[in-house]
Amino acid sequence: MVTRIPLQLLDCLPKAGTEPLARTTAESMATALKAVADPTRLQILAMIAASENQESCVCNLTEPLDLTQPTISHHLKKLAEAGLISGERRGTWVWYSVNRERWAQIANLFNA
Amino acid sequence: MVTRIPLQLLDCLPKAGTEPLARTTAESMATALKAVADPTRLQILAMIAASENQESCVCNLTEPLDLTQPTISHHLKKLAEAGLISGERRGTWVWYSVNRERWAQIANLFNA
DNA sequence: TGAAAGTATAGACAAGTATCTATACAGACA
DNA sequence: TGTCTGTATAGATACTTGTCTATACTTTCA
Repeated sequence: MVTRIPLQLLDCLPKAGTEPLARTTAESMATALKAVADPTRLQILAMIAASENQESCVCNLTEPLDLTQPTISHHLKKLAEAGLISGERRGTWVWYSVNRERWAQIANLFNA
Repeated sequence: MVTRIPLQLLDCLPKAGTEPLARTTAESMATALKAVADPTRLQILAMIAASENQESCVCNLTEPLDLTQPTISHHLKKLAEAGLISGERRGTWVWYSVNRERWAQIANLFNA
């Protein structure tokens, strides 16, 4: 059992009387959070993490999620733009895997 | 320095060959994340947390954020619906404070 | 080279949302 | 009771976004 302070995002913020959280900082944080604030993308992340070697090609995601291939590609692009996953072409397939460093960064928005 | 596994959201998910993350679960998680995935709401949370007694009335938020009072009320409602804050009427003012238990729940989506 | 399979992009459309103005509601006080 | 202040709600609008179909790009292989 580890005692945590799970409110860094709150606690590290400016104290009373100072400037509010800078808009640019807030926007940067929100952009990262928006990427994961979607049920389909959460499912995609889950499926990648649950796959063999923790990677998946697009074609393995479309059927279980009951979405078209372009829609999956769209979400993968969003996740990649947020730095949460990265794709590597091997032959015809593109294999996507979770970028754990970036994921940890977002987690650190919440936890100290 | 604490060794953490900041990927509960990934690691706790179904393993290869099993069902994907249930849609209802994913939607519930996404709803909570959407509430914080907005720069203005992050600023509001920051300002509440940075205020005296870690609470704030609506009127203290409008001017620093340069938004109208109804817009602030809209965001406060969103945050309240997500359980992240709660308001208490004292006289003419309604004082909003952060619900830290709920916040910790969302943080736990990321950290084990 | 041509065909087939996997993936990405373009464009359209419906649904959601962040913001505003206008207005209603709630409490304090003379 | 009436007025003033603080807050919430209603409705409108512009922007974003999740999804689709159609199509282009990329790689493999016969």
